[in-house]
Parts: sequence; C-alpha cells; structure tokens
Amino acid sequence: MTLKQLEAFYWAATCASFATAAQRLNLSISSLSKRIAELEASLGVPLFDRSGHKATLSAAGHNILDKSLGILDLAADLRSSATGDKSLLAGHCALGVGELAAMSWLPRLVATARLRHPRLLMETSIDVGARLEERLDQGELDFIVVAGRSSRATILSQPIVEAQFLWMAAPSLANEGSSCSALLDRGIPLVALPAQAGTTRLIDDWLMAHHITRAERLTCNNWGAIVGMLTLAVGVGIVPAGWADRLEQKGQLRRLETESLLSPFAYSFQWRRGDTRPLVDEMCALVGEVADFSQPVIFA
Amino acid sequence: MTLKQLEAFYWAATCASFATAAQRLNLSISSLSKRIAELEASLGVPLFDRSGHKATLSAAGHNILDKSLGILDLAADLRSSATGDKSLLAGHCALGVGELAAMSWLPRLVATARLRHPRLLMETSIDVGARLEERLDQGELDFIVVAGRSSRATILSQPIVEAQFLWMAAPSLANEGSSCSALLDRGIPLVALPAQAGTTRLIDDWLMAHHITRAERLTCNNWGAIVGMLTLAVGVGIVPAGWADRLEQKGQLRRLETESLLSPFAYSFQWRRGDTRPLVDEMCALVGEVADFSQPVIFA
DNA sequence: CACTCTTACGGCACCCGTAAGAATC
DNA sequence: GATTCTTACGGGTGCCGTAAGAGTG
Repeated sequence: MTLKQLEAFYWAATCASFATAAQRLNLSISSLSKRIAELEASLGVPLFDRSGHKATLSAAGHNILDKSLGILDLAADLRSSATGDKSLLAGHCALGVGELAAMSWLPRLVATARLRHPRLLMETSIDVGARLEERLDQGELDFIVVAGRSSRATILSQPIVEAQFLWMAAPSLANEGSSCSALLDRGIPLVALPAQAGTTRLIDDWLMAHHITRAERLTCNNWGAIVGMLTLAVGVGIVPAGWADRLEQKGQLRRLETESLLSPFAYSFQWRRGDTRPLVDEMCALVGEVADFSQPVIFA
Repeated sequence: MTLKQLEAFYWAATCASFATAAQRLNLSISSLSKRIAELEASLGVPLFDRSGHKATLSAAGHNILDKSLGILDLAADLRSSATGDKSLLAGHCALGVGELAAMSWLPRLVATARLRHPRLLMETSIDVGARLEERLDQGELDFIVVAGRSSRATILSQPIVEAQFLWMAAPSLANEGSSCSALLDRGIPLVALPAQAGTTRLIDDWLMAHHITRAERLTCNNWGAIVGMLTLAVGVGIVPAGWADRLEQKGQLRRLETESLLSPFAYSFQWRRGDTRPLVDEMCALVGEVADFSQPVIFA
C-alpha cells in the first residue's frame, strides 16, 4: 500500500470516471487503473465493481474512502508543516466561475492566490453555472463560484457575496425616466445570457413578478458582447451596478426606471461534499476577500 | 513522500539507532538511511542532526514525528478495516518477559496470540527486568511484562497481575514449622536472582523489614536452576505460590514460617510512550487474560 | 578501534506511457 | 461504434543489499 495508490483510489472514487481522475493526477488512465489494481491486491479486496459499463465503488471501497482521504490530508499537513511554509498550498487547483466573475474579480483572485501560494498552479474554467456544477460534480473542478446554491446533495454551498443588477438600455432607445416594462411592452428585445445562466433566473423572476410574458429574447453567452449590443441599442438588459455607473458616466447606457429593483443576486462558493482539503478552506476565504462583481478590470 | 519513508523515519526517530530501526523493519541500514535521506529531500528539511556521533532528531523532525505516526496508524487502520479482518493484527511483534513468565504463562500468550492473529509473527526475549526496560527504551522491543512500574518518562506502565511468593527450603534443611529468619540467622544462604531482577527488590524489602542484614547470597539468573538448588538444600529462597504447592506435595520443598508474608508482587505491562499502535492495546489485553505466574507449564 | 551513519555500485523489480484488447451501452 | 476500463510490453527509474568510506568518541 502506497500513498500514490491511495491518492489514485481517492480520485477515482470521487470523480465521474477514471479518465477524469487520471487527468486530475496528471497520469495516464492505464497507470491509474494499475495503481488501483495494486491497491486492491494489497488489501485483498476489490474496491470497485467492474461488472457494469463504468466502475462503481464497492462496499469495501466505501468503507476506506474516508480513511484514505484522512491519510492524504494528514500527509499534506505533514508536508506543509515540515517545510515550515505555514499553510502554503502547493500543487494543482481547478476552479470554475461565470463570465461576469472572469471579467471582474477572477484576475484579482488568481493574482492574490499566486502571491500567497507561489507553488499553487491554478487552472480556471469560465462557463455558465449549470455546466460548472456538472463539471464540479464529475470531479473535474475543485470548486466553483456561481449564482445561488446548488441543489445537489454532493455539492456544498457557502454564500460569498451579493451582486446588484440594474436594467439598462442605450440612450437612443430610452429617454430619461423611461420605464423598463414600457420598453419591453413596446417590443424591444431583451438581451441576456442563455437559459443555463444564473442571471437568467433572476430576470425570469423579475418578469414573472411584473407579469411580463411576451418579451422577445436575444441570447448570447458572452457578457462583453451583451453590453456591446446594449450600447448599440439592440435591446434592453441587465448590468451589474458598478458597471452601470461607469457606462452611464460615459453616456453609453442609461438606467431604466422600474417599479421594483431586481433582487440582490447571491453568489456562492461551491465545493464537493467530503473534500476536506485545506485548499478548499483557503480558497473559499480568498474568494470571499476578492469577490466583487461591481468593478470590471477592463473597460472598453 | 511515501509510506515506506515515513515508516523508516518513525522507527529511526524512536529507536536508539538506525541499526535498531533497520532491524525492526527487516531492512539494511543503508536502505533505511537512504529512505530517510529521500524523505528529507522530499520535504526539503533535514530531519536528523548528523553533527554528532549518532544522528539525533532535529526540530523539524520532532514536529512531524506525531504526524507521521498518525499517518502510519491510519494506514494500518485502513488496511485492517479493508480486509474485514476485524482487529486482526499482522506483521511483527517483539516482546520481552522475565524468566518466571517464560516458564508459566508466556507459552499460553504466544499460543493464544497466534490463534487470534495468525499473521502476527512474535519474537520473544527472556531477560531480567532492568535489561528488558533498557531494550524497550532503545526500541528493540514493542512491549515487556516485568515487575513494578517503570521510572522512565519514555515508558508507560499498566499493572496486569499480582504474584504471591513464598519462602521455601528443602525438608532436609527445615523441619516443619521452621522459621525463615531463623534459617538465615543460622547462616544458611539465600538463593535468588541477580540484583537486576525485580524479585530481588522484593526480597530486599522483606529482609529490611525484618532487620536481616548479613544474609549470604547465591545468585543465579535461571529460575529452574534456583528451584533445583533449593530442592538440593543449597539454601532458602522464594518461589511463586502456585509452584510452592506442587513442590510441597511432591515433598521437594517445605513452606517456611514467617512473621509476615512477602508483599504481593505487581507485574505490569510496559510500552513506549507515543506508541499508539493497536498492537499494543490488543497485546496488553491479551496478557491480562493469560498472565498467571502460579501455574508452571512444565514441572520436572 | 568500535560504532554510527553515508556513499558507490550492480542487479532486480517496479512503474510509467503507448497501444491493443475486452466488455458494456 | 463510442466509451470505459484492463492487459501486454518496452524503457527508464527507483530501491535493495553488499561493500567501502567518513567521521566521532
């Protein structure tokens, strides 16, 4: 029994497939498979049930999963306490955020994390919340920061920050004091992210509350393009409050009147249940420090 | 970092020398040395201070000693819980007992242990208490069962059983009702174990209490020989109560009258502080079950 | 000189990745 | 056929023990 075998087993057991686990370990699938086979031989017990299409954890595998994680955690603890690098993370970290985060605080997060943990390699994925959740569940990502809480039992959520969105449109479309619902009623299209995105739920709630059902939708999976379309008077849409201020100062967009504000939109840090690595705690705290959707890093 | 390296480090750190540790691990000294060097390279910190004649734990080494033991314990726990062999010990176990135990309950202990833990190899050492304590402290033994408690800070003691000793002499030396002190006063020598033995302290206490100072002593480090000498009327001596009955029935020895009985003699299970392996708990319980000095396995 | 630990070295075994195979859906 | 995992195989690396070396008391 070796630490490598336990590590291979842990990732194979918690990821959706051996292929995913192998990728996380920078290992070939065959080597991972052999490591697990060796561990099974060493323990004298099959850890996976290979009868089906994909290998699933056996009862014996379930029994030792927690223990193997405990050993790996202790080993990491020993490593960090030996080097004296107080809580210095090292290795490899895969995270996912929405595009809005990518355009605002994600660069700060990576910069800060690299500063505090120079040995930590970070791999960031930008995608819509639903897909990130899927990838987190499959074990491809260590954590994600997305809108709302996850409904999956395998994913834990920690609220991090709230973002305020505002309805806006180009000055050419909306006079000062123009109402959002009036514009939508006039058939001006709604420019927004696709259905899987968290902000789309926010918009739907608002529309529902205002009994607006027949809004025409233009969807785009890129916030920069959406803001661009708004400035070019393609339609109306929502924009983070901080962005709205800047765009209004430049005269590119105008804030719309609404009967009620959009609800503050809660973003949460999400990670896999059972993942007790210090990495998760540290990154959650770090995200809590830097997460701020209101200030875009780059503004055309 | 590997489990083998941690194991090598743990034993090297807790044994008196690398040589002892290597022996416990069934490993050559050079391999052990290299494993430790590799661990140090992996952690980037010297774990031992090699400036002196013998390698001593460095501060960094002290820091990770507990953690490495924790990892090894968890690994052993995982191993046993995976195989389903509920609390089945395996591997190698070195123990030490006095000769009296060797002649009475030690065979029972080994037999019982082998029955419950077929994969456990046992290596028994018979010696006097002081030397066993020394060897336990040096890491050559896992546990010992000796008279009294240890005074060393590095050794923990758990009282196990009390043994009653009786003064006896050959019928040719002592008439029925003869007094022990009278015989000693008449210059009949005392036949006993050497000074390092626990029972010698018991005798000294008794002599002190009875103000007997000028007893002539014949020492021998073998109980069989001592009993033999007693039966051949070489002198007087003490014998475990159970033995006394048998010897008296056969007419080989006669119980002596005394003003006061020898104090009941407490034997204790002793192990190294910090050794939290299940092996220790299990063997302590096992010894508690079988330890009984009163019935010798073989009687001539 | 006795003792403890480290270094050099030859041999064996282990472990990795590529590539092909087996089994399921 | 696509996906998932396992098995065969060549190459390199790691790890062990023997033997010699270095340093201490």
